[in-house]
Parts: sequence; structure tokens; C-alpha cells
Amino acid sequence: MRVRFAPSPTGRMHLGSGRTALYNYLLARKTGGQFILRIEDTDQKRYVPTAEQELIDGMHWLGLQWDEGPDVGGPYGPYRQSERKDIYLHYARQLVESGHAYYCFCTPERLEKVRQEQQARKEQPHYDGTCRNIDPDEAARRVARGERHVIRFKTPREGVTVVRDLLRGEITVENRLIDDYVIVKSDGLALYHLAAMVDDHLMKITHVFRGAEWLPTFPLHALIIRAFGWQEPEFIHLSVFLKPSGKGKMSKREAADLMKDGYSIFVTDFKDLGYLPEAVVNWIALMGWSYDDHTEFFTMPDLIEKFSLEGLNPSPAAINFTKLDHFNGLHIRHLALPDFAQRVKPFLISAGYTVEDEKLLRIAPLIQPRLTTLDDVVAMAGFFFKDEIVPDPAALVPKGLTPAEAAQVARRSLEVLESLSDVSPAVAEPPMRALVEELGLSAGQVFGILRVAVTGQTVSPPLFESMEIIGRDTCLKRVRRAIELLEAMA
RNA sequence: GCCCCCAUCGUCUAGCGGCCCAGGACGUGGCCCUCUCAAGGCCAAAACGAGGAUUCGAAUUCCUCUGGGGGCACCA
Repeated sequence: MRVRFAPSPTGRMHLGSGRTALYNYLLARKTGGQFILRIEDTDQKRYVPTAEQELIDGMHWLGLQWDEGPDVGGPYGPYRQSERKDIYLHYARQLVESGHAYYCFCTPERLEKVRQEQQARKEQPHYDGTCRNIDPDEAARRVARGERHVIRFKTPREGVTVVRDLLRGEITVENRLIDDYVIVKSDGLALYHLAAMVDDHLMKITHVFRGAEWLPTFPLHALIIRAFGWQEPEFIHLSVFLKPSGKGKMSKREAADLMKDGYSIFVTDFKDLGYLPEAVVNWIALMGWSYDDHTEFFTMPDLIEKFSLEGLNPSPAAINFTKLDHFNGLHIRHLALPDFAQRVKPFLISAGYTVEDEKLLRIAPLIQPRLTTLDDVVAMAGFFFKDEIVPDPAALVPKGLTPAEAAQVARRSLEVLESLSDVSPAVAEPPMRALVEELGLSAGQVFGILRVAVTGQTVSPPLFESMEIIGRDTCLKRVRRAIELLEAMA
């Protein structure tokens, strides 16, 4: 099985592209076939120089490696369409010679005028066929003379074309509704309709996964392949991703709003947002594909083993970011501790902390079950790396106590802690619980004061585990400071 | 406007004629656990778009409608 991911470098890498690439990759790996990356850059006007690199970065981040492509080469290159211009021209001329295509000399201005007239008459805009019946020899002479021209595919005027999509079965379209599409522009470069069909044939592609936006032109593509007499690959059209509301595709404006909530639709954004590639892969794999009625957690090896065409679903899916959060938490907890520590480290460093691996490794088990995204580590565990913490005095006073009472609790706690050799859970928790008992308060009240005193936060990893890492001396110093703050309030 | 595709809980989905007064997951609500927050465990509410037809029997097949999506470029 030979499959390909063929993006056009015209913008950022969308989640939908990521999924298409993923499915291609999975199928190739599952069957021991080849996964090809082909860059479809036939439109210079829309070309974005940074796009190809972003695509490559995004695929690498997701963990998708290709066997043939513009950077790694391969036996069917070049893998960038802009470098294949002559190949397409050769095949386009072959179509002209066989009567399946023709030269068209209509100017863009005339075509625009025709289009407007058709729209005014409420007709479907289409090429009016002016050049369709020019004598081939005459047309060839005009081309030889250097007259500006394009090449159009000569769609049959009658009959129907039946195509087959693996997910949807047979699709029948009347030929008269298929336009005489331009397949080679006046600059001599082929359009997608020709280029992709030629490449898929030459690159021996067996299965084409592509977006459902190609469904309307699918019959044209089949007609082109058939005009050459080539064997057709299997086609699988993946439905588009809808915005979370389920109403329509994501707009630029909405994509920007999403970023404010810590989400994105661009795969290269997820890394900095604190998402694991494992989670993003798991998430997008399940938008349009399922394995059975209960399994949802998949690693890449699982997916390679379990993925199959039968599990694909043809209906459009709304993007659900809370589900991504869920998968991210799952995959975070699935990570081995040292791996987890290394993944979280860059977020602490970019928050300005100096991070020693040994210390981070001790903190890791405390925070691993508590993170939804990796960047949460800063809010949850940043205090471990601060020399000074500044507790909010108001937060020091637990519910149900006055500042003076809280100060008294803090003083008694300090006495207990000072009497101990260390502040580890095994040593410190039993006597502290005894103190809670003695004072007739709740553990939440007493430990709450200590938590804020020692961590500066009302939410933190478990108290005694945290204190052990912070160290006895620092903890005692911080409790004394908290007592001062409380006394100042009383 | 025309063409194409799609249609099960709010969302992602299982279901491929009887196993379904429809299963799982996210989210939501409740309970348990609990030093905060999570994690974990348990429970609950929540769907076959409508109408016809075929059939002993339909979420599953077929029509029509409705709704949603996509496309109608010398873009991909």
C-alpha cells in the first residue's frame, strides 16, 4: 500500500490536515507500505514561504515520519510539484492529442463577463465552450505562434460518471454538470486536478485520503484518470472538522478567539499550549474513526495496530476541546516519571525558574495526576523553585477562624514542627493530626494555614510531601513569617 | 440558485433487520475518598430529525421532506 499526504503550503497546518496525515501514516505503517509527503505548490500566488517548514515541524511533532518526500528524496521524485512542471505539460499535451483536452484562448476578462451574465440569469457559472470546437490544427498553430492560452479538459456533454468512495459507496454525477476545467494555466503550470492525478499515478499511490472538499470535483478527477487509461487508486474522502458549535468551519476570527482560551486549530500551536503530541494524536484519530464501542485510549503503536478503514465515519465532526483536555490528562498520567519530568521542564524554565533534575524528579509524582496541560505545572509547582514566597495575608485565615485564632494555630503548629527532626509525611503528619484533634478544628483549617504559609498558594500538591521537598528549615522560616503576618492582622 | 455529501444523547461515537424501552466516552449533576486541587470509584439525567414504504419485526433497507456541511476559480 502506498499513500501520500499532499498539502499545499499556503498557510498554517490545520488540525484537519494533521488528521489526514495521521490516517495516511497509520495505514502505511500498518500494512508495511510507504508514506509519501508531496508538496502541492503549483499556485505561486498563494505560496507562503514558511508554510512548508511548519508542515514538516507539525508532522515531526505529531510523530509522523514519511518514507519519501522533498527532504528525504525517493524513487519517484521530485516531490514538490513546482519542480514537476514539464511532467504535467507532457501529460496535458497527451490529453490534447487524444482529444480529451483542448487549447482555450479566452481571456480572463471575457470569462468574467460570461460568468456575470450567467449569474444574472441565475445559471450555474460554467465555461461556455467557445474554444471547445476550434479545429485542433488551427489551435496548434495559434499555440505555436505564441498566443496566450490555457488547456481545458474536455468533459463529455452527455451521460453520467460513476465514481466510488470507500466510505460513501458509488456517487453518480451527470457529465453536463461537470465543467471544462482548466488543467494547465497560461503560465504553463498545471492545476491540482491534473497535477495530483498525474503524480498519484506516477508515484504509484494506491489509496488517496483527502478532504471532503474534493468530493464535488471527484468525478472530474476520475474522468482525467480514465482519459489516460490509468488504474484508479481507491479514494477516501474525510469529512471536514466543524467548529465546536457544530455550525460551519472555523473562521480566522474564531481561531483567534480560541487562542485566548488556550486552544488552537493549528497543530504547531499545541506544543506551547502544553499538550502532548500523544494526546493530540489520540484525539484527532477519534474524530472520524473508532475502534469499538468502548476503547478510547490509544498510543501511536496501538493506532498502527488497530486502525482500519472499516472504523471510519463519513459524517462531519465538531471539534471538542474539552475532550482534548481529557486525553491530555490521560496521556500525562501514562508517562513514565522521568519522561514526564522532562516534558514539564521547559515550561518551568520559560517561566524563569532554575530547575535541577533531581528536585524535579521528586516533585513529579506529586503533580503528575494534577495537570491537565503541561503549562499548569507553573501554577501548581512554581513555588518549589522560588526562594521567597509572599503569602496573601487574607488567604492565611481559614474559614471559621479569626486572624488571631489563626495566628494561635500557626504558633502551635510551629511548636510541633520545631520539635521534629524533619517535616516528611511519616514524621510530621501524625503529630500534626494530633494537634488538629487537640484544637478541635478540622484538618482543612489547620493544614490550610500551613499550606498558604509554606507554598504561598491555596491550591498545592499534598502538604507534607511538599514540605519535605521544600525542607525543614525553609518551612519553619515561612511559618514564622506567616505568624507575623497574622499577628499584624489581628 | 445549482450540484455533491452527511444525519444516534449538548459533543465524539458504538450499532451494519430481531442480542437495543439503544452501549461507551467527554462534559454536566450527585455521592464516596480526601489537608486544598486533582486523580480514582460509584450513581444519575441526556439521543435514533419528520413523514411515508418494505418486513412477522427497522436506529439499522428504500423514498420524500427537513436540517447541517461542502463545492460551483487560470486556489488547493
